[in-house]
Formats: sequence, C-alpha cells, structure tokens
Amino acid sequence: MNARMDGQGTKGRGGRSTIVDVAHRAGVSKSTVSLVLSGSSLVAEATRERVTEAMATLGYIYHRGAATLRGAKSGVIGMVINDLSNPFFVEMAIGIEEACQVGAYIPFIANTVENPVRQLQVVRSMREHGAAGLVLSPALGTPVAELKPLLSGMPVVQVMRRLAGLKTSIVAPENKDGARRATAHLIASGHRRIAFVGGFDSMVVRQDRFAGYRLALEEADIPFDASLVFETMTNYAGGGAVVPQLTNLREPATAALCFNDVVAIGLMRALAASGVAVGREFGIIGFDDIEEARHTVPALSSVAVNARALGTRAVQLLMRQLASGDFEPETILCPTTLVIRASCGTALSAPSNSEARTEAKSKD
Amino acid sequence: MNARMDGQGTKGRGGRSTIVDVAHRAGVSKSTVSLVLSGSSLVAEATRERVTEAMATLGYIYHRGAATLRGAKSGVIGMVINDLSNPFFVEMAIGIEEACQVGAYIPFIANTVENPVRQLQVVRSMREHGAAGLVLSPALGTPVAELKPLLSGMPVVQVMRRLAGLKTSIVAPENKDGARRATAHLIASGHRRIAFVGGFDSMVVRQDRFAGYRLALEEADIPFDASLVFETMTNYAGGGAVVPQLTNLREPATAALCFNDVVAIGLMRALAASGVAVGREFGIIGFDDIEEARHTVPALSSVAVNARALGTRAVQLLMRQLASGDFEPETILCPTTLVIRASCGTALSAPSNSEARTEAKSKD
DNA sequence: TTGTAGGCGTTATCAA
DNA sequence: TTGATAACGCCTACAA
Repeated sequence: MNARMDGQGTKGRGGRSTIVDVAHRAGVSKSTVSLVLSGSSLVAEATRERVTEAMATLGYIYHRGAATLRGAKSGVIGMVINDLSNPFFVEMAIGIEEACQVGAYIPFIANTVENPVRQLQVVRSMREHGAAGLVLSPALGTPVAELKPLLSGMPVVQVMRRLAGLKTSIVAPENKDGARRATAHLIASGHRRIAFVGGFDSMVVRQDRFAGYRLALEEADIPFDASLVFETMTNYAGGGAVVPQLTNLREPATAALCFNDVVAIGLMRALAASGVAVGREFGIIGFDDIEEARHTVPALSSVAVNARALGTRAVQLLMRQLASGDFEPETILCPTTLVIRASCGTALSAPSNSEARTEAKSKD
Repeated sequence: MNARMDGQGTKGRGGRSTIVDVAHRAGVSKSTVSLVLSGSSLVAEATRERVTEAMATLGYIYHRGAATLRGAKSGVIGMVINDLSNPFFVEMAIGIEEACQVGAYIPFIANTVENPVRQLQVVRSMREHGAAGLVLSPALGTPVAELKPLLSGMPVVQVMRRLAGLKTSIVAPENKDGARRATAHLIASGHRRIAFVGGFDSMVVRQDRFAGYRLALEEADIPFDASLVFETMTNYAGGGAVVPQLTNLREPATAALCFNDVVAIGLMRALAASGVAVGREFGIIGFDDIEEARHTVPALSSVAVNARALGTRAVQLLMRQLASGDFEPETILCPTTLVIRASCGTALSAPSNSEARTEAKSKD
C-alpha cells in the first residue's frame, strides 16, 4: 500500500475527492455514501465498511460548505472583538473559542481595534462567509444604524459591552453592583475624596459602573463632586494621562476607582513615577482583575470579572438560540467579586497581610 | 420606506435573499446581477444602479460559500495556535489576524491547548469548513504521521515552532543566533556558570536555542556542564519549579538563560521569594520580550522576537502561495534583538541606568 | 448589453 | 437496503 504522494483522490481537479469518488471506489451510489456520512442505520454493515475504507484510502474530506448550501446549519460562529491587545478581551476570546469547540462550532475571529468602519467590514464579511451567529464586543462609537441591517435575521450576543439602541442578547457582568461594592470598600477604609477614572460617558458599561460609584457615595451621604471624574482612553496611557489633573485638585483625592485594570495600572505607574506611594498614600481599585493585577507592585485590588466565563456563557446562549431557532433577546448578568490587595490601602483600617477575597456574589 | 422588520427578502425560506431575488426585483436576469457583483464593466450604468438599489432594499448578502463551491478560492485561512494563554502567542495571533484582514482573508481560530488530539480535530474541522490554507503553531508532542494526511494538498506555514518530519513552509525567529548573543552577553558580564532553563529536549525551538547557548560557551572556552540544564514546562510554574535544584548545586550558577520570558519570570519570582536578589546576585535573560518583561522588578532582559511580525510574515507567505498556486515549502527566519534591562546584572560591568537596546540584527 | 444552461458537492425525496 | 434525481446560490461559458 504505497501511500499516494499527496493524498489526491481520483479527481484531477483541486485535489479534493468527493462523495462521488468515494461512491465509485466503493461500488455504491453517492446517496449511500451520504447515508454513511450521516450515520444512518439504514445502511448494511458490510456496505458501511467498504465505504469507510474507500474514504480512508482516498483521503476524503467532508465538504461542509456544500452541505450548508443544501440547507444544513452552518456551524460557524463569528467572534468580533474590539481590542485583542487588552488581556481581558483575550481571556474572553479564549472562553468563546473553548465553548465553540465543545459545541462543535468553529469561530471566525476578527479584531476591530475599536474601529467602527473595520467592524462593519468584518461583520459583513462574516455574514458572507456564512456565520450562523455572532458574538460581538462592539467597538467604541459604533454607528448602530449602519450595523443593524447587517445583523438582521441572525442571532447576536453582545458580550461585556453593549450598544445603546441595539436590541440583541447580552452577556455582561454586574457592573453597577461591582462598582458600588468597590466604592463602598474605599469609603469603609476611610476615604471620602474618591475619583472615578477612565472611559467615556458614551460607553454603556461606564455608565453602569459610574452609576454604582454614585450609588455608593449616596449611600454614605458623601456629596458627588464632578471634578473627581476623569474621562480618558481605556488603556495604560489613559490612566497615566490624568495624573497632572488629579494631583492638582484643590481638594485632593485620596483614592480612585478606575474603569478597568489597565487604566488603574497606568495610573499606578504614573503616580509612582511622580513620587506618590500607591497603597499607603493613595488607594486604587481597578475593574476586571486581569492576571497582571496580581503582579503589580503593590498588587492591584480589583472587581473581578470572570472574562473566560463571560465568553463561554455568551457562546452557550448563542448555541442554544441557534439550536432552538428562537432568537428572542435575552440578558445574562454575571456576578462579580471584590478582590482586595495592597493597592487600596486597606492597611489603614484592616490587616492586609493575606489576600482578603471578599466573596460577595450579588445575586442568586 | 418602512424598513422590513427583519430584513427578510421576498423569499420566505431561511430569510436570505439570493441573486435571483435581486434579479427579479431589478427586472434583469441573475447573470446580470452576477456581473454587477463582480464589478464588470459590461453592464449599463442604469442597470447597475437598479441592481444595486434592489440589493440594498432586499438586504442582499453575498453567499461566498456558494461561490467557493462553484470554483472560486475560499478566502478562509485557518489559524491553529498551541497556547493562547501565553501572551507571546496572542501577539502572534494578532499579527496573523491583522494580515488576514489586509488580504481580505478571514481567519478561523483554534486554540489547541497543547493537546495533539484536539489539534487533529480542529485541523480536520478547518479543512471540512473549506480553509484554503493553514497557519500552524503546532502542539507539543504532535504525531506527525497522523497530521500529515490531513494537510495534504493545502499550503501550510508553521510559525514559531516546527515539527521534525513535517515538511512545510516555516516562519521562525533566528533562535540559535539570539541565544548565542544572549549567552555571550552574560559571559561578557563576567558570568561563567550559566544555567539553561525551560522547555523539553523534544522541542525543535529549544534545540535551536540550546545550540546557540552551547556555541557561545564554546566560543568563550567555557566547558559545558549538563547539570546546569533544566527541562521544565514552559509556563510560570515551570520556571519556579527549578529553584530548589538550582540553588542546591555544588558549584552554584550565577546566571540563567531561560527558554522564554514566561519561564524567566516564573524563575525570577521564585528566586526573589527565596531571598535571591535577581539582577545583583543572579543574572537572568529571557526570550521573546513580551510586554510584561518591561514591567517586572527588576525589568527582564530578553531576546526580543517580534511576535506580531512573525504572524504577519507567516500569513503573507501563505497568501503569496495561495495566489501563485505554488506551495513549495519556503523558510523565513526573522532576526532577533537583544534587549538589556536590569535583570541580568549588567550593572556589574556597565552603566545600567537607561535601557541599553543592543540593536544587533544578525542578518541583512 | 443581457439571457440561458449547466455544474460545483451535498442532502432529501421518492422509487426500485 | 440502495439508487436516481432535484434542488441549494453562484459563476462561467455561450447564445441572442
């Protein structure tokens, strides 16, 4: 049995053998081969074996595209992510990919780099390529009116972020509650001048976290001060950029809740560079609890969002809708966990030697 | 013009309108629509407009799958990555994704988690889904004999890693040369007992880096000592795991070249935890220069591999082969850069205040 | 410049 | 239990 050099079937063409080739080789009709492929019990054992063997020797590969054309569901899920250089979204992407494999789906991936134009292109491209559904973490400033028609008729799950005016399923963390608890912790540690740093008001997620921040202030009867709110890009540089304004406040802040960990770390580094002892002199809490938060100096306190689980849940929801054919929007909120480390200066009011993980699942 | 609720065409079925629908709506034949789609100049301007408008109102979406079936190239590239929790491979994946978008390809992604069985499954799945080519960073312990038939007839580029016995195109960094220069730097700084930490002998990449390490020793007339070589997993834990043996050597080591940065950082943390002052008492150089290397304390010296460029080059090579139809294996080696930071104790022999980036491109 | 007639690889339907 | 035939949506001739 000398293996053919490059596995080409009998067909000379593209090098891919078809069920017709297999049928020919096994001495049956292509219908029979199709039955074998779909695991039908109608086919005789002997026939099945002949066919299977023919497939092996020909190096036959099933052509899902053709099957899809005929009517089958497509088995491809699109995954459109705004920023893969952010470890949080990478973690989410891993969760998505993982869940797809479990469900025998295969994910297209696209990194929009927060570029709405590119996002439009890739979404269209994914539809053209036959994606059965979409997991979407939308880019900032997405024009909903242009995106909406591209999405019609297919199930979409927005994950982590969501667009105002785009009615799809949503999988997101309990942002408001997480921010509320983090702020409350800072207050309980003695802080009263707490800044809110990062993101832009147009981001729905920020609105949620900001709402939690204000709620906690209210609950503690601390008046809200707009001069403590800073809008910046949600990256390292953004966090660093606010330091001049932050340190020049007439009534200085003593702590900050940051939109996410990346901003928090940027802020931490910049503060350290300008001589502020983060943790002792200034408390910081981030959001997301990315891997790096454990390794900064001092270690960063954070509202932990299980990014991988978020991705997994999104795909599971999508697959469920795909299976049932019912694309009715549905919202899943995932609980957050407040993780206290050294960066928020709990040392002032509590022993801070070990990592006190306030296991505070909010709902159910 | 009241937009139809969910963009369904006239066809009742799956909700997707076809060129026939468009043709009908525009009052032309489907061939004409096809010509419009392919941007042919044969069609009258007025007709083209009518067709374009019909497509818009019907929410028509091009069905690439059908076109592929008819004979066109598929426009899909598979990207099979061994470990997406390693930031290095994430960076590479971003490069791959980016280059795909530029070339109007769309990448399937799969994370094999170093699991050869899973890898076999996803490769098969990608073929079934019609991937035109593959960018592969193979899992450890991949059984070449089983993988090879699945790859036949399609262009494959192995990136970063490569499998002994699998003859495909390759895009890789100049591992041997990079390791040689890193080791030479340690030697020039006065070290003579230099450990080599991480990876397993079966990994081709490690063989290359190890060869560079030995070459540098030879060039400096330092006898090779096998007790200084440690095989471990290529993750944080692996780096940490060698500390007991490393510190118990009869003739202690004073420095280490690590297989990659993740191992190096694991080692660094574990050494720090056991009271060794990395940088002053013990020199460490990693490999890859991941983002995190800049932020460890002390900052990690590393042989910089431009992961994103590696991914980009791989896709470019693949696209070139796809375009030409010539799948003849080709090898591209990318130069590395030795980046000196605080972790390798250059302070002993040189001023180390600023980041001395030894810009030492090896070839052209 | 536009229309007609296959055919790509698969599955569903109906006969044999 | 197996085989023939007609779609699925598109593209490439070729004819008008």
